[in-house]
Amino acid sequence: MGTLDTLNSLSRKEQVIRKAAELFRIKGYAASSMRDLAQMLGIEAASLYSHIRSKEEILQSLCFDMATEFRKSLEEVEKQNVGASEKLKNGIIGHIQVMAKDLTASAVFMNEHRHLSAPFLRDFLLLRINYINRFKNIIEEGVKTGEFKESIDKKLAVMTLFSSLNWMPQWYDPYSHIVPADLGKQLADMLVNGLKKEG
Amino acid sequence: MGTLDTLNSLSRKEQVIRKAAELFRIKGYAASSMRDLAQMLGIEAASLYSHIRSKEEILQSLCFDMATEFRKSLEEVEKQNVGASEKLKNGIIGHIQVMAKDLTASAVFMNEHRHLSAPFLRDFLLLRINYINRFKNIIEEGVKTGEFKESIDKKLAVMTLFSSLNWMPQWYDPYSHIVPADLGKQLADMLVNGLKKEG
DNA sequence: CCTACCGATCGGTAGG
DNA sequence: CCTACCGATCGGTAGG
Repeated sequence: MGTLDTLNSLSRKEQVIRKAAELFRIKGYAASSMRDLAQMLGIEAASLYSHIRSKEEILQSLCFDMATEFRKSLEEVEKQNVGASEKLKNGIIGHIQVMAKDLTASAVFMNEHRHLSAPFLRDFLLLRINYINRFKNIIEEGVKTGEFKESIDKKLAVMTLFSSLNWMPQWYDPYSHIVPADLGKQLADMLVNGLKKEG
Repeated sequence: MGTLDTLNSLSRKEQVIRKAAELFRIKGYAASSMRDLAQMLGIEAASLYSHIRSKEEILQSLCFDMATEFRKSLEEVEKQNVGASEKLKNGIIGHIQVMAKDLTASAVFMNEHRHLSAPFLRDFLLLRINYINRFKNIIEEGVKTGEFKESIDKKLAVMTLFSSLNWMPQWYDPYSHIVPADLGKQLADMLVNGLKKEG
């Protein structure tokens, strides 16, 4: 019974967080009220605080859980003993698959993390810069081994990559015929080979 | 005197809007209060309403003024009698130059437009889809003439392009050595030719 | 999970 | 551009 209560309580907390993600995605964190969220769940605003400590705690869960998934995905790719363009491709596919598993949380992760308060915002940004740098390392590796052009601007390349990746939740249609892995492949191909014929 | 009053009044309104853009960029529109804005200008919150009608009117100015600049830039490029990859490159350079002229307003345009109310939000989104479609036409033209691969996903290509373009205000350092036109050239080159050597 | 409620803050107006 | 102020709404707590 104690166990069941705990399980139910956890599960209800998850429900609250998932509904909150939908709300934050549509209206933005700052414009979303706890009364909005309560209404979506069919309860009173005050009742939310049985499950969560504060509005920001929800945002923290969403942002750091996604960050963990991204990190795990990249660590798998880094272990692979393949060339830089293959590694970059797999990193891109992994990132897109993590996003596709929860497009709503991904959009919140991207657009609302700035509303984290200290020290969470700082921690979050450190995780992000670390992640970006690890992709930059893959690109630099590719330049060293001669797979990629020496003339490319590595900062520009990695920023372009992340811009493309991170906006995907805003336009990707989960009901379209294209699966996340294929989307990742195409995106990687476009970035590596370009639009031009005979690339 | 009447003329001078009007000029001063216009200029003060511009100051209010520019300060508001800075505030909205940092805190987001919803989390920015009129009292914050007033403090930045050294006046009382109520005094703002001598210059603007409402908080949202400021957002409308920022979003639609930027949209106009983007449209004008693209219209110039469309007149050019050049190939698709050259036209795409010039469109990218133009877009980046418009953003670079006012990075603050560009960031607000990108991240805060969703807080526009009806019917402004709808009008804004229509302008945006039109702009995107005109870039898509350039890409389709390039596929037809054989400049670009037939295998590319045009929607993905144009979305990747806009993701890259629109995130530029978030990481571009206006005090860096790289000028906007060169940044545009490099971005266009990366997209058209890719990262791979012998592209 | 609810009722009842709190202090703080919001965008905006009246009147000068 | 200011003082004085309004009704609405905010995140959150007490106590059950």
